[in-house]
Amino acid sequence: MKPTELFKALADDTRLKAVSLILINGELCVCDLVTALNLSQPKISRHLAQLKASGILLDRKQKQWVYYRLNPAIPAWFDQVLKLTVAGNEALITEARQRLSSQNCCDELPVDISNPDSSSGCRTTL
Amino acid sequence: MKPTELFKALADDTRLKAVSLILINGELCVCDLVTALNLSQPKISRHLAQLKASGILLDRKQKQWVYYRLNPAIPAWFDQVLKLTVAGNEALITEARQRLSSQNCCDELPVDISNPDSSSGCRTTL
DNA sequence: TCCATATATACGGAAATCCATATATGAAAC
DNA sequence: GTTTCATATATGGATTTCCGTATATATGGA
Repeated sequence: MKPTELFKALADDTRLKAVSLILINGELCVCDLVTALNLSQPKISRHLAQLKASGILLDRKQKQWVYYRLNPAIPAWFDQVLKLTVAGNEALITEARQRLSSQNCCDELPVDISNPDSSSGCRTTL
Repeated sequence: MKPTELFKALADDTRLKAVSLILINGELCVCDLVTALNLSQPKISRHLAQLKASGILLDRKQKQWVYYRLNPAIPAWFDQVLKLTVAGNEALITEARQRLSSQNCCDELPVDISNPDSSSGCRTTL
């Protein structure tokens, strides 16, 4: 994990916003990010793959969805860099956060068994 | 000063090392960096111009030399990012720091009038 | 004025990046 | 099995980045 590679991963609007949202929300699936950032699914997917390749994110497959989270193995200095960046640039993702909270996609929280409608899924732009 | 632009500026080995050395030494001239990083003068000059264009560095001309320093107007969060990055990646510039200290170029400190040889200047790879 | 030094920039070309579009994969639901 | 949905990847092209080399500019000294 060379520092220049880590910075390169943050040197793009889509990737920086995605990482910021994940840092704040803990874990998000691809369709959450498609909704929040209002971008095409392949574009989001490609950037998430890059963030995973750079070692910043990890993914986890559950049911038909793929959830991305921060890799706990990132160096301590970079973890602080991420936190400072998000705190210092809140405006960057205010719109995205609004879209995130208004549309509930993919049952991010543990599935509520009592609600038979909870598996409605999320329609992306397909 | 968009965050992605700032990260893009750090997403290159030459630029990251140059900024790190300047952060540690306060102010360095181009020929100092040519010596320290052991790279061609045009290459150093181009990267310094980029760092200046991105708002990270300021330059100052004195005699025939140009000195680069950190721009005090950078956002507070980014100033902390720089410090964390340098502290977390000391190994990145150990060689460069050795070369810096072994070769004294351009009278970085206020010119010593008492020494008539102090203006010997520094020969680059030209 | 003429020359050497310090720095910047211009000019190709090679490589990397980014994107839209189309398609592949794989799991769920029917 | 077929369809639908979520996600990933391939393809081709436009743009950007990076570099080596050559040259321009400016300053200082002889």
